[in-house]
Amino acid sequence: MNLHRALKELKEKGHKYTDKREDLLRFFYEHNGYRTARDVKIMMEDKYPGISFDTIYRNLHLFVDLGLLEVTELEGEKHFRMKCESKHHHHFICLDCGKTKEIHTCPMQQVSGELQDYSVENHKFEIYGKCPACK
Amino acid sequence: MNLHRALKELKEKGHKYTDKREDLLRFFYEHNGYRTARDVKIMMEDKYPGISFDTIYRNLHLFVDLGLLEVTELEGEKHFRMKCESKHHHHFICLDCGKTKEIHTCPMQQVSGELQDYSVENHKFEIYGKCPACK
DNA sequence: CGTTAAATCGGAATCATTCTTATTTACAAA
DNA sequence: TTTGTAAATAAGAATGATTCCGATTTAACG
Repeated sequence: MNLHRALKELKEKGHKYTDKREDLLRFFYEHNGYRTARDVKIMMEDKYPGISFDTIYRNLHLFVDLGLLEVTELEGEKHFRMKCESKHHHHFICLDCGKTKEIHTCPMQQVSGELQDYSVENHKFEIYGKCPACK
Repeated sequence: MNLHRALKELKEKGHKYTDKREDLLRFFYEHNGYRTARDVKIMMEDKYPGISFDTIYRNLHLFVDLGLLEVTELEGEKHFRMKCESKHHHHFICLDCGKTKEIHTCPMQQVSGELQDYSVENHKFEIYGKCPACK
């Protein structure tokens, strides 16, 4: 998902363009990894002093609903990142900087046999550690 | 992990025996699945009116530290279950009742090649949906 | 029994997140 | 360009899970 396409999609779905939304999306576009609402707030406060958490969360969730961002829960806090372009995959997540690396192994094919009578709704496979830069 | 061994371990590590601790462990022993602190509180309030969340959380975390319970984060809330006996595996988790099914597929072997320069600390693979009873 | 550290209680505090109400703004239509 | 309207925002209160704190109680050991 690139910035231009994300903004276009926003408009097409009938949502308004605001500088805050562009900056928020750009923030994620420029960072290949997961960030929290708090991270976003700190980044935004320079340009928009007094921006409220409400605005940030509202937009983050809107963007998740529109498929522009992805969300995962990490240590009791929601973390967001730009939606990946490529086909289904999982992530290594650096616990220091939040940067991610795509993992192209998905265990769900092998698993299906074990869950005959179950209705599977979704799954989560994440690997945590330190990236080369933070190690 | 069975109840008797859990209580024995508690004692051996220098912790005190209390009825509350036994009941708490029994609760998990008798339920093959994840439960929240709130679930525990509701269960305990019959016998111990006025039991505090502090006591429950303190014990839950103590038990996790001792390896008697496992914990996972689900929809912004910590969920606990009796520590599994068997070797490394993952879980299907029913989003209705919290019951689990062991999944004996672990993708980490295939993944190692993708993470040469990374330091891997842990990983999470969980499958969510409805169990046959709740479906 | 008496001592003592551990456990508990009760309630305040914290942290992430959501809600409420009033105000402002983007943008479409006149 | 002006204006009407729904959407977006601000500010702060409210919520829900979890943790902390000070005072009190209790298990366990000698």
